[in-house]
Amino acid sequence: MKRIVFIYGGALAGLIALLKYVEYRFIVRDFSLEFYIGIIAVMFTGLGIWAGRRLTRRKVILIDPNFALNEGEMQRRGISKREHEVLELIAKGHSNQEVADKLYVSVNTVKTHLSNLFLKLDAARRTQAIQKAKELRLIP
Amino acid sequence: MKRIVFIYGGALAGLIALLKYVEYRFIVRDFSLEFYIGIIAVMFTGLGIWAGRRLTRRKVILIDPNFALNEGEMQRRGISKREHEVLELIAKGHSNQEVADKLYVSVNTVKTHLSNLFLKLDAARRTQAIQKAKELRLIP
DNA sequence: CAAGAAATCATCCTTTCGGGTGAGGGACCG
DNA sequence: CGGTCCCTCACCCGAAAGGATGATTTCTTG
Repeated sequence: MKRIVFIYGGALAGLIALLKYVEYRFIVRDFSLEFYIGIIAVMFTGLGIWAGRRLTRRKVILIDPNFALNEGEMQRRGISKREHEVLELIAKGHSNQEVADKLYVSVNTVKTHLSNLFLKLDAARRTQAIQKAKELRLIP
Repeated sequence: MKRIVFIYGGALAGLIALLKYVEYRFIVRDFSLEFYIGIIAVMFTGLGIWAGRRLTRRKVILIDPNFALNEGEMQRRGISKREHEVLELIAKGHSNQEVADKLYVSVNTVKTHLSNLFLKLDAARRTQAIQKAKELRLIP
């Protein structure tokens, strides 16, 4: 993190020094200002891409900001909101009891929701349901 | 993708136009060239970060031809080839018995591999192991 | 208001998972 | 050759998950 700041600052300083150096031929050769601006813009866009990747790299990929729920498939299979909530939680690796605690309901309720989900998703196991739900883009 | 090119080009063109416009007071007020360079650098670094994030954003998670196994994490956690195979099959939603059949071993063997995996992945359940393995890029 | 869908909970029962432990055979390495 | 890993398998036991069924309550919708 700090190194990125240093590299960035260094790049900035180096660039300005470089510009100072070429300022003479800048006048003589009559390169347009726009040309220099363009070079700088491209360089720092590249630097930005690099820095951006470095800064946002280590994040967990599964939390996809681009995830869009497939509402059509939800309705087609008749999956209710509550069932979807349960689905999301078990996909995160929670047990039935943990899901029950998080949703403030009994384990039996969670099991009922899950049973219904298995039917609606043609799944025999929770892992299969998760896999299918991901394919159908019902969960990220 | 194309829109990004347009936005980038537009930003470049707009900036140059802006510079042209302020060129007069640039001379009058005697702002240093370095100051402008700095502004441009910062702006395009930001643009680069934005563009980089947009360009490298992952699209589909499951059908990912770009999946690259995180070998480092494999070795770090001491996960063997056979354990990894089991992990992959489990993630596809198979039961222990099904995995055993596919790998031509007994259920007990699969269970042993799984137990070891749970330790190595700090997981208590198969669903949790799958979730962690995906985060660590051990499975697609 | 009646019908139906959702959500809730329960009980009984079977299957699957997971933890613990032990153990034998094969491969690799110093 | 002995040590270490990996793969294999087995047995036991308790916990979790899953199937089947029935019931109550709330909420929506015709």
